[in-house]
Amino acid sequence: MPLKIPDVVIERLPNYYRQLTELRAAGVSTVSSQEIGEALDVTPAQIRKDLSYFGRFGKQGRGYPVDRLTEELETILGFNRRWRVMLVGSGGIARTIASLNDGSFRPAGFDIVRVYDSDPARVGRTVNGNRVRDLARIDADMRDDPIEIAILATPGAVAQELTDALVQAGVCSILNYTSVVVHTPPGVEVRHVNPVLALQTLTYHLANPADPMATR
Amino acid sequence: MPLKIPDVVIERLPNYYRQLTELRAAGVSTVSSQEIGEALDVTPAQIRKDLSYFGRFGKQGRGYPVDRLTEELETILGFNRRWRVMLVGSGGIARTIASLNDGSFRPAGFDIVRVYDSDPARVGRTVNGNRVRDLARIDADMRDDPIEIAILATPGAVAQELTDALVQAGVCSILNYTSVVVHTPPGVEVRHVNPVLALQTLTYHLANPADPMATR
DNA sequence: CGGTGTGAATTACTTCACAGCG
DNA sequence: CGCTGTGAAGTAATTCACACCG
Repeated sequence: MPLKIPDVVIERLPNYYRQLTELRAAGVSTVSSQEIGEALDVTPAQIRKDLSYFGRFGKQGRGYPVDRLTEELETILGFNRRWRVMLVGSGGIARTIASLNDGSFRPAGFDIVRVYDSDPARVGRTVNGNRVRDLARIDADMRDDPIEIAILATPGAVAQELTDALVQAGVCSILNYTSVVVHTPPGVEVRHVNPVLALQTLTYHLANPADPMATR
Repeated sequence: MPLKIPDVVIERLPNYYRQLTELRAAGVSTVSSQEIGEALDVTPAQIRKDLSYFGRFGKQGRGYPVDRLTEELETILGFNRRWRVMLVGSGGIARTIASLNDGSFRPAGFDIVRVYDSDPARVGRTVNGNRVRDLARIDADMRDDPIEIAILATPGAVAQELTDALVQAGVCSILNYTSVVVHTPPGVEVRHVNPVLALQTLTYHLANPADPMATR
């Protein structure tokens, strides 16, 4: 199990998890890779192989016990606890993200508990109930009360320097909402989220219509 | 050139494009794959191979002309025109997305020009300046004035049925903000955007600390 | 039987390495 | 020379196919 697990596998697990919670809510007690696959548009073999990285949770001839597998995934993914998150930035995008705190983040186990900005003019304002703190104070704050996860939602121009400050202060996971690629030392995980990028890959297909009979 | 181009390639192009616009703004006239690669954390060979799917834009010994390449990518990705988008849903997530219209979507070439909801109680309200229309009327609206792209931002429970209605009405690209996987016939492109998913892959690494000396 | 778990085969993607050109 | 464009080599991810077990 301390085998290196491909990132693509990790990215699929939350989907499996969500499907399982739905099945559990519906009172289903056992499910086959076939059935999960149909719901999520993934091949059964892929699901079995993905899960096999973590253990042998299925029963031959029956399938996977929904309860057990749900709990295993909770442990694997860290959903069995809550995660505190800091938001870096207090402008438009940041406020938009902060508004997810009630609707999407909190129910999923994430709590935005601090908001920072590097612009003194913004420090002291309020974003979704959080007083905006001065980013210059992050080192001290992290010593008092560390937070592992930061959401970076600033103008792209300052993204790299703020990332450096975050890493310096000990943040090890960054969700990057800016459109620039930030560089971090090994061990610091960064994920890019950019709704515009997703739209942009759609327009490619619209602008370059139908490679003949797109099979899939 | 009508060769099948891998999706991963398409997903990287918008990044190249953004980097190029920055270089152009900075007055740089020529750039090597090496330099782009350093900025974006991508190997030079990858950039050259990606671009070679679309043509031969570089000059040996010099690199790529920034202006020319920027324009080529604009054409390839469809950034040389504006795209009208409909928003399906008028609840919390939808309002959050609508608020991106001014800050992120519009400057990137996307305009949210219609908002739909299937709940009659919500029809007639206003979301970011758009009157909410009845989704039942979408077929007629599409005949009058077609829109290719829909952003789906509803509760997961109704995502599939609304997708069916969108496809039926002729929408061929869907940006899916719900957490459920929707099924569409071939030829209809769907992209998933889910900020919670991205956070969830981060917690995996936090919950399963450091596979020994993560090299990369 | 029916469905998992998994090596082996296949396919997809990335990187190498070098010929060729400005 | 320096850097692109690209077949060839190498890696990574997916799918196959079947032994095995409840």
